[in-house]
Amino acid sequence: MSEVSATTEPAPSTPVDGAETQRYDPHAIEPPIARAWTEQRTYSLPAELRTSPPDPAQSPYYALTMFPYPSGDLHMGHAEIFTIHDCLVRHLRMTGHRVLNPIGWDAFGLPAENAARNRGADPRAWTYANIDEQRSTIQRLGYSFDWDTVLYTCDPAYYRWTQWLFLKLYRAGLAYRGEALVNWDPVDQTVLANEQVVDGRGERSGAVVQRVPRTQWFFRITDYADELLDDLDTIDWPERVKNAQRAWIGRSEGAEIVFHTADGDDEIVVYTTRPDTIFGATYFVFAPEHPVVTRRMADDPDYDAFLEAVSRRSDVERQAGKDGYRLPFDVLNPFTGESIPAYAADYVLMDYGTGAIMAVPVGDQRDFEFARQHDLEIRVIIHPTSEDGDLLEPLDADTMTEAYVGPGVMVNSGAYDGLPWEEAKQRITADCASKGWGTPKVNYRLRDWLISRQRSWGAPIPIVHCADCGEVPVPLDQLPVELPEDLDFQVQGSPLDQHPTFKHDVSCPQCGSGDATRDVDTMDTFVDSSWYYLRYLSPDDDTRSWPVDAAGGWLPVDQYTGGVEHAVLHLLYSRFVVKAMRDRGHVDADEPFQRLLNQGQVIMDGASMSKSKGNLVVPGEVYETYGADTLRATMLFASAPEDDIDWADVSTTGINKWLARIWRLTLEQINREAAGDPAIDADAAAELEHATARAVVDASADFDARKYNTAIAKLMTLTNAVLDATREGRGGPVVRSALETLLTLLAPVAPFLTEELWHRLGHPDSVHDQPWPQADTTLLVTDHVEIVVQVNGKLRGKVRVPAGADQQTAEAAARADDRVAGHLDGDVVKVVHVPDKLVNFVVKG
RNA sequence: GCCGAGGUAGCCCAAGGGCAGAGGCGGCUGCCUUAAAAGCAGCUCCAGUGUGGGUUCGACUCCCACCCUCGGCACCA
Repeated sequence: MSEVSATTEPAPSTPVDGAETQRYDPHAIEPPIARAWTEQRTYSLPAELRTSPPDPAQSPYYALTMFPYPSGDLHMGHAEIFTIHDCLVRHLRMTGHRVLNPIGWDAFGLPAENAARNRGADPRAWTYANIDEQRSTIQRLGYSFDWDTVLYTCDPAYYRWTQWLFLKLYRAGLAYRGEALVNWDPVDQTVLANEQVVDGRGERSGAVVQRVPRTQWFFRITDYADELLDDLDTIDWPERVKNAQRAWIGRSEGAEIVFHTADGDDEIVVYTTRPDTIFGATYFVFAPEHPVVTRRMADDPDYDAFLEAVSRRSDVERQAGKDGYRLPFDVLNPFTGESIPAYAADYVLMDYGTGAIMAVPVGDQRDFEFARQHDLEIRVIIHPTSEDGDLLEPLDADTMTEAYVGPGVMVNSGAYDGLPWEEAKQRITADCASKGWGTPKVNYRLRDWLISRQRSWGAPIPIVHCADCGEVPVPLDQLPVELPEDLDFQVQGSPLDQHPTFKHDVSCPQCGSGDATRDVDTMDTFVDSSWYYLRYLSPDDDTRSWPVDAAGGWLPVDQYTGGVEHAVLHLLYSRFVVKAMRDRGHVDADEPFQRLLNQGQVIMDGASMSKSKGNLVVPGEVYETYGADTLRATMLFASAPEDDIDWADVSTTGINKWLARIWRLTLEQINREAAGDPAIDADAAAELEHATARAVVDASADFDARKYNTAIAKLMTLTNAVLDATREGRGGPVVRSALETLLTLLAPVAPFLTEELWHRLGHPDSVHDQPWPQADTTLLVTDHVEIVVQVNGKLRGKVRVPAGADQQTAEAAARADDRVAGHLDGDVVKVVHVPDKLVNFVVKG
């Protein structure tokens, strides 16, 4: 303590000793606390709570954040996700929940393989080195994960069960090998799922994707199309994500209608959503690869050339034009009996519908463009109407410039003339059915999930190809099919394929024949991540994939936090896996994630951050300068969780000053208490109590609504109130109480600072174990309120009235105000009174 | 083209029928200091809420149309 001479008046507001004025130094206080949390497993749940069904009495809560891919140290996006997530988790714990908060690594993937090829790195060593770096950053930043749950998808102990999942799906007929036109990425040298192709380019490599026929493994996700669509209504996700999934599934209702070739040799089914327009079908189009066409044209070198040219085109090129090939036969329109020309054109896709269409140029823009280009008949079969059914100008085939897709009544359509198009659609569909010409049909845009990858840093597909038995699943007790340690990444093509023993050193599990090879493809890494939230329940269990009872109790995940870039891919695949596993009795849940929060992006000057743009900020730098609490609070204060953060607009220094102010105010209070300084007076105390109660109510509402930016604003307001109250250098119990409340409310945001100050205030326990503060709402009740007085809706004055005053009282008080009276010259025709809020006089004249 | 989200002060952003301003940044002035930084105190006069209509006693807020910005989807018959 300082040596204050007895003759000197105490100077309460100014600490005189260096020890008491010590500055806020996050680098001194944070690391020891972070170390203790890690070493003592402070935030781990007892394992038995994870492996058995949770007890509802403990308010169990499964909080999940998307596990990181270890391509280097954490970036700002990770820091934002984890900060939001951790704030949520810490707040939940303080409000009485038993929170399961696991972490792991999505550790298979191409970057490791590329590092191996380009730099000779060992993919495993490279991956685990990155994981170590990320883990250390996560711990320094105070994210309160359960370190007992850690899993790595590249660990045989994990991918053994990824292979188990594959085999379960295989046994159920949900995994199959089939030939299809697939997306080939020439840069990454692998096929891609449709979901991984954006604008015709590989999502990862950016290379223009080619469509090539290949035999590959698929998961039959289309079996669940309807349920995946319908159950979107049962989950609490952002509307834009649900819409993205709805669009991706692409359900449409129409009919399949049977056409015949004019020679009567072939029957061809088409799918259409507009059976009502069939009288306008003036030509017919096949996908170039359609089997009827390839069979009939088998000996035609000219067609071969066309097919060859088409197959070389990327999707981007395909969309550019309306090329077609006139086939040497016609097709009969079942309704008109007419013979219409048949074409092959690549605007018709083999893998949607039936791969053939009836073309109605008047009502379909693509058909219209094709008809114009190839000089085909455009037949008007609909007369446009307004939405209300009023007749509009008729269409003119010669002058129209685009297809008509609006409402109308049928014309030139035989018995259906005069019917509104929707009614015609129903009648024609029904008539098709009764005549045996077709059936109603629901179609989806969703395709099966292609999971084969010609890559080697992934989970091997557990299948053996036997010369006699065909494809044979590896028995469950022989899992995992392990990746060899000594893959050579310098070879051309797939290292796994060319490994000296992996492929051939195997016998058929069924017949024992040595004439067998292993499947050399690995699974899409999205398979790894489609079930990891189940594995978190028992990551070390080598007897089962997950505890079934516990999974049914913990799922669905209560809150999932992560980037919106997974709107379709990962989130759709995970939903499929849960539904498929549910139907096999492995988990009692319909959905994996009940509630989803998509955090915004961290950008810089309106653009995404990247090394090449030179605008990259990494969490490590911010940490080095200001510490973890400032980084966290800055992230949370910068914007609402869903909104983007433009790092150019944020002020780490402002937040840092605020935290330093809380530090100083608390140490000053501690000094005053030690010195026995006087307390603030009663009025100031009452005011501060009121401000504290106000902050508890307001901040709690914001925390509940996950609006951490405004919650922090409320905490700043309380900080300012403490500052005001202690200006005279006095403190006392009300100030202490206000500070303790502030620290408790701030704990989820700035876990280190609050913990340190909590201890310094004399509490041996952790601030993070405190119950969430409850406000004394009686402090918020006031006997008088200020109400607004308007005349014709314009503000004319303010008056004080007793709380809860009736209209008569309020009106009288308002009329007594000089400023108001001056505006009440005309007739008052109406008075609007909103209790405790306002009085509005409506004046005429 | 279709579907979302959003346009509020010099800047980032609050307010979701009832006083346009919670919070921050930046700026200015003063105190403290040999000085600077930090800290503290005070000030920030200028927006009427993208544009045009409508509903209402009253609209940033609800409705309609349009403009701009940012995302997502897009030859799916």
